[in-house]
Amino acid sequence: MRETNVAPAAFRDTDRSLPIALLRARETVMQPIREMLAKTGISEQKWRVLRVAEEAGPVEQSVIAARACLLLPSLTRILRSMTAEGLLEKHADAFDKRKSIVTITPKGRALLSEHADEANAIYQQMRDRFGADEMDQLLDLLERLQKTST
Amino acid sequence: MRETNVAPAAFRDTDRSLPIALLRARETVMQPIREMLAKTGISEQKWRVLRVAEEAGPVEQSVIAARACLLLPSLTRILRSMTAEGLLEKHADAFDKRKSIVTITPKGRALLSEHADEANAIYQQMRDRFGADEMDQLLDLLERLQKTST
DNA sequence: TATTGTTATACTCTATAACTATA
DNA sequence: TATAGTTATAGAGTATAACAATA
Repeated sequence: MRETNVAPAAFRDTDRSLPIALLRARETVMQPIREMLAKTGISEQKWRVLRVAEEAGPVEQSVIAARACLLLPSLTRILRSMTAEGLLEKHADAFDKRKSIVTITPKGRALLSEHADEANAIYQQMRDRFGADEMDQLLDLLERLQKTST
Repeated sequence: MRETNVAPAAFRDTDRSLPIALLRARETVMQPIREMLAKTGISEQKWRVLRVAEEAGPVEQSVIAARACLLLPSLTRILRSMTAEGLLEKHADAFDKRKSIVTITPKGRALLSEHADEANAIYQQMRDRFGADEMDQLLDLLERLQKTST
C-alpha cells in the first residue's frame, strides 16, 4: 500500500498530512482577515463567536463553544468581556436554569455589518484567485468531512 | 452580485466560511491524533516541528517556522526544549553565521518511527470513512490553494 | 542597512480539575 | 448521579518590539 523507503519514519509528505495541510491553508487564508480584524480591535475568537451567535440565534453556550471551536472555560472569559462591551447578552434558560442563553445585540450586529463588505471582498478576491469551482468543491468537501466524522 | 437580505449582516453561513470550515475540519481531524500525542507526552507543535525537520533535512529555523506554522519566537523556545531532549540539533551555518541550521537526531527519528504505525492507522481510518477519492481531492485542493495564495 | 534569530513582555488560549447550581 | 457553566491554575502560544550578531 504505502511504500516504505530507507528513511526510518514512514510518513506521508507533510503536504499530504491532512492536519498540517488544513493548518497551513488556514494560516494563509487568515492573513488578510487578520489585517481586517486588527483594525476592528476584536480578536479572531470573538469574531467567530459573533458570527456563530448571529447565525444560530439565541443558543446555549455549549453550542457556541462547539461551533466556534472554543472550550467552555475560554468561552466563559470571552463572553464576560463581550457582554461587558454590549455585543452579546446572556440570560438563564426559562426551562433549564443551568443553561444560559446567549443572544447577539444590535450593537453586535452592527459590528458585523460594519465589516461585512470588507470581509466579503476578501472572500471574493480569494475566490477569484483560487477559482469559483475549486472554492465550492473545497467547501463541499470540508462539510462532508464534518458529517462523516460525527 | 450577493443578495442583501433583511438580516443586518450579510454573511455567508459559517459552514461556507473558509476560515471557519478549515478550523472545524482541523479540530475534528485532530481529535484522534491528540489522543495519540497525549500518550507520547509531546505537544502538537513539537510534533509538527519534528515532522517538518525530518522531511526538510537540515534547514534554517525560518523555514521550519514557516512550514510548521509557528512564529520565530515560539520556535526559539520550542527548539530550546527539543534540543535539550535530544530530539533535534542546532549548529551555525558555515556560510552565513546568522543562520542556525536545525537537524533531526536519531532519537528524534526514533520518536517519529515509534508512532508512525499508529498515526498512519488513524489516517487510514479517516480515509476509509471519508472516502479515498474525497481525501485525495481535498488534499489536492488544499495544496492548490496554497500555491495560488503565494 | 537589511536580515536571522533571541529576548522580553503582555495578552490570550489550552487543558484539566474542582466547584456550584440545577436537573 | 449527571449536566451546564464557572473558577482556578499551570502551561503554552501569539504578537510585537527591541536587541545582538552578521551580512
